[in-house]
Amino acid sequence: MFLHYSWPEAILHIDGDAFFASVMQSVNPTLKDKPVVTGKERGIATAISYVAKKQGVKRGMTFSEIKKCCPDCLYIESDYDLFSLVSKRMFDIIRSYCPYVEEYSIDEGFADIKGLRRMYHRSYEEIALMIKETIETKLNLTVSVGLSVTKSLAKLASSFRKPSGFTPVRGKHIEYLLKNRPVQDIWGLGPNTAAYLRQFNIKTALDFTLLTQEFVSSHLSKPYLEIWQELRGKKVYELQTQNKTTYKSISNTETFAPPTKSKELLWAYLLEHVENAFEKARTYHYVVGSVSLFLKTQQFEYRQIDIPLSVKTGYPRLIRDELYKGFEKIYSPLYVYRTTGCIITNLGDTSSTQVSLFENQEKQNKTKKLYEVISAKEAIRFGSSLLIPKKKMVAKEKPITGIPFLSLQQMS
DNA sequence: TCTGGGGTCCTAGGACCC
DNA sequence: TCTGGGGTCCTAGGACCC
Repeated sequence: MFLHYSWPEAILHIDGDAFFASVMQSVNPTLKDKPVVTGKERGIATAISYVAKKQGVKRGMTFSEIKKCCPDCLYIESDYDLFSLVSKRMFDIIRSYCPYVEEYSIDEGFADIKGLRRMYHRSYEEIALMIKETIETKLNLTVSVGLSVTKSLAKLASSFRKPSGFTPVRGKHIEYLLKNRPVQDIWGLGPNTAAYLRQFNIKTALDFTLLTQEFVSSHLSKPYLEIWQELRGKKVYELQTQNKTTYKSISNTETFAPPTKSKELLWAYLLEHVENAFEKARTYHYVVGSVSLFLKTQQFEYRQIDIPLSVKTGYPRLIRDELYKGFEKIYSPLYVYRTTGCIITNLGDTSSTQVSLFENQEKQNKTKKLYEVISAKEAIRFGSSLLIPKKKMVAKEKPITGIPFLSLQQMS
């Protein structure tokens, strides 16, 4: 039932082991072989070194919880610039062996090494090991590597042995890979689908893969049929070798402590998120067609409102009043809120901006200029953002220094 | 995993049209 | 004016990923 011709495709999945923690250890040798967690800035474990994992530390644990199971654990602040730099070096190394590389996330990627055996005079297994060892030597950290005939199988394979594992899975070995793996381990199959499948007594990846196509098509949606095919050795997913330059949506959210009822403060946070999201949109030359604001209560209930904009714009100051009306619809003084957020969608090209006949062109231009000027000074904030406690401001931002808030009336 | 922040894709169902 | 069938577009919400 599974493929028997060994390597119709040769796809690598390379996964950094406890990546953030390993990066910190690689630049600071005194941390090597110690229980280390990153996330000190938030007080919650983000990445956990293998020594700490062995002692029972899990993602999301607070430091007081960690102390109980791992008293000598070391807490490190995350350095995202450093993580990005090491990530880039990892992908540069992979690309130096093979041109078809997908940067799936900061710590994982795929490489299509099909056809490279002749060039290197090596088997696929040997090529995979060569890349793995180069990364580990040059970056002073470990990766786990899976080699198989589809992305889904390669990803499952890389998690078979960790850390620093190498797991090649050719056609005839697929069954061994899938046997005894819970369905939740399958990439793209989450807890909801796992619970659904359990009703049919489908518990392992092999159970799932041995289902008939009819069953999968009639009981599950399209992505699951694709996963089913991938696990049977039929390549469905291509590598995405182009780096991300486009977005369907951009979001900016924050959970704050302590939670609050204050309408003014919540509005200030929301404006902050709106500004951040729009700023990112502008750097990618987008104008925004729709803004969603949401509040999350202390009981984890969502209140969300979607606000379609009559004209796409890159400058939120122009739509402040519309946003406030939306905010008032979702805000209730009866709740305490823990999170605010903004998601902007319906993104369009800056060049395609339509200026409505009813919009004041001059006002638009003035706003644009204003943003250009203030943006250059890194202080593009609405006036009410001043309500947000200083320590909560994003690090790169400087305090607002006397730039007066201009209302739309004043500007036009 | 008692819960952070940033994304993507798919589907059902309503609105609208002929 | 009513009824019916069929197509397309859009959106809300769910599920999943790191």
